[in-house]
Amino acid sequence: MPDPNALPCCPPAEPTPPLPADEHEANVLIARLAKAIAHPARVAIVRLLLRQDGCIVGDIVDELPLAQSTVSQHLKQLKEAGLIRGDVDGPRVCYCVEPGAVAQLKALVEAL
Amino acid sequence: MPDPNALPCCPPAEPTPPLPADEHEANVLIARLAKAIAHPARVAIVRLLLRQDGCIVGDIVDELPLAQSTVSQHLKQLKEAGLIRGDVDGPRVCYCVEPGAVAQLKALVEAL
DNA sequence: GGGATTCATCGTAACTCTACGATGAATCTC
DNA sequence: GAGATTCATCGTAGAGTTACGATGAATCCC
Repeated sequence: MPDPNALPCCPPAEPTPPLPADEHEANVLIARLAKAIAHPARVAIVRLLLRQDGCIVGDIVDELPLAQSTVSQHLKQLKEAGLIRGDVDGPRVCYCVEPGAVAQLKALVEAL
Repeated sequence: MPDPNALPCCPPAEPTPPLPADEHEANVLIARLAKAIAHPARVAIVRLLLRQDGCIVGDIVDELPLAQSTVSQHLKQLKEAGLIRGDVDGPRVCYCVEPGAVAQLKALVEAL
């Protein structure tokens, strides 16, 4: 039975996505993922989400020296890159990392 | 005695630089390195340099579907991020990766 | 020296990023 | 329902990115 206290995101853990065989495809993918963490605030967000396994937007805003709208924009970029997901929980949104995407990033950088 | 056929760059291999202890410093550093590879062309350049252990600009230009001036700009960005270095060899410039910076990038991403 | 080669830099155009405040949609609480 | 809370989106300003051709500096070859 599922934990009723769990945050409403960060689901079961999906299968790790495969790395592209084609080198150019790999270059495009690694560039996209690297771009997602090419700003200190977004790195901080990813770390925060990894630490607490999911997080409400308000808490993220409190941790960063940025306006709420700016944080929301960074979250959007991370989401569009596939690094995080956001699940709506009533008036709140719970963000969490996509473990597969992080694993992909690590594997691609390691394979450089 | 040094190999007389060696390209005039990619020197002895420097000591691996330490990772920042402060988390914010680490975030800034990883963001800077990630930004350097946040474009497919720059990823391709880094791969090329890693493969052949140093490379003349002309050869890089030949490998990429970009104008010479554009490639030069990408090289500049990589150099400013500390990921590569360029040694002048007469009218040519020999670029090669900074192994320490690549190691730093891998370690920082792995430690996410 | 004269001409060719090699690469960086300049100038420019279109686009993207980063930041903010203001507004708006959705939901909760009373 | 009324008001408060939470977050995304819009509008905007300034800075940065990406691309190109043109120009320029340094070097090599004859």
